[in-house]
Amino acid sequence: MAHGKKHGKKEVEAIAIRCLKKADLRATKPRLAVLEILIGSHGPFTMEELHKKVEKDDVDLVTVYRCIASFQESGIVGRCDFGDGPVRFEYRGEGSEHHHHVVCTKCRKIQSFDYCLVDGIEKILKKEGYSHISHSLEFFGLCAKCGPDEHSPES
Amino acid sequence: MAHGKKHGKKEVEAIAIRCLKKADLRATKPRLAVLEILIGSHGPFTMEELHKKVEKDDVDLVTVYRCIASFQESGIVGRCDFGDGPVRFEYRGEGSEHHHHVVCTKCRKIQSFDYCLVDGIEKILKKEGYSHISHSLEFFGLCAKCGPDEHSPES
DNA sequence: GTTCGTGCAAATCATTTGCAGATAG
DNA sequence: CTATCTGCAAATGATTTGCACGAAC
Repeated sequence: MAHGKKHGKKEVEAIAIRCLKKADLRATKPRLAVLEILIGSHGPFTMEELHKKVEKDDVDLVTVYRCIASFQESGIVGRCDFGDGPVRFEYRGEGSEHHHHVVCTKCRKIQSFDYCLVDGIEKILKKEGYSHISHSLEFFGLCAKCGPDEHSPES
Repeated sequence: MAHGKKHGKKEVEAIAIRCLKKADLRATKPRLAVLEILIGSHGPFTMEELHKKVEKDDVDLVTVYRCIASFQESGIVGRCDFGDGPVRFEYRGEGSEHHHHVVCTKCRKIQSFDYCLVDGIEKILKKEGYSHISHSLEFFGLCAKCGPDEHSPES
């Protein structure tokens, strides 16, 4: 479920560059390194995990934090908190598919899920053998008072 | 939307004691203090906020952390991460109503929401004047491999 | 009386900030 | 060339742990 289509190395790079350009962010080596991992691999990843994957390119952990912060502001990545350890991030830019996750409360396995209808999903999860199911759903948006302006890039 | 019914002080205390008994937790003064706030007031609250409200009763911040941890294990409280600052917790025991939240991405106002159907909600939010809406939905449960056992107390 | 919970101090882990030098456009 | 990034060091903030004392059942 929710397989990101496999992209070639060149293609991933091209997508990454387009994403950065679209977001008005300079295409630096660290940003490309981090973003290409997010686009090319299954996530979501913690800051540490991302850092592990890019430190061979001499990218500092702090830089990973800053890259992710700028990606978040542009909506290129989304944040996932599974209630254990550190927060995770996953690619949500061009070509990504809207999905959610199921986290096993014991082994912490993370599975992706295409469907997006709460009750329906829980029924499906039960059929798949999940038990003790709960979910968390939060909405974010600009309230009427704060008005529609240059903030978060979704609609 | 999603008003918790107002409870009297005595009633809150009784509910709190029942919750603790049901969860096999000793009814200590700090636990009652924290739990009564969660039951009686609108949340969700951060650890600091809860501590502020109970430090007059000489409850230590560390104890608040430990209370919440035990409440979480018993499903008495649920965890909410709104992506800004620290995580928040809200009462989900006896008498509480299933709901979700809308967080303004600018002023950070938190509103509760009774409805629980993703697309429908976003339409309603738009009618209420929200824009740039996004949401996060995660599921938790025991996967088939981990089997149904004495873990998290939901079904 | 045991077992479980608490306070306090201190450790650990996650995240942010300041600043001088490097680099993309 | 100039504004934007980056690395490194150090600060801050959140959460956890160790241990001896105190309280619930």
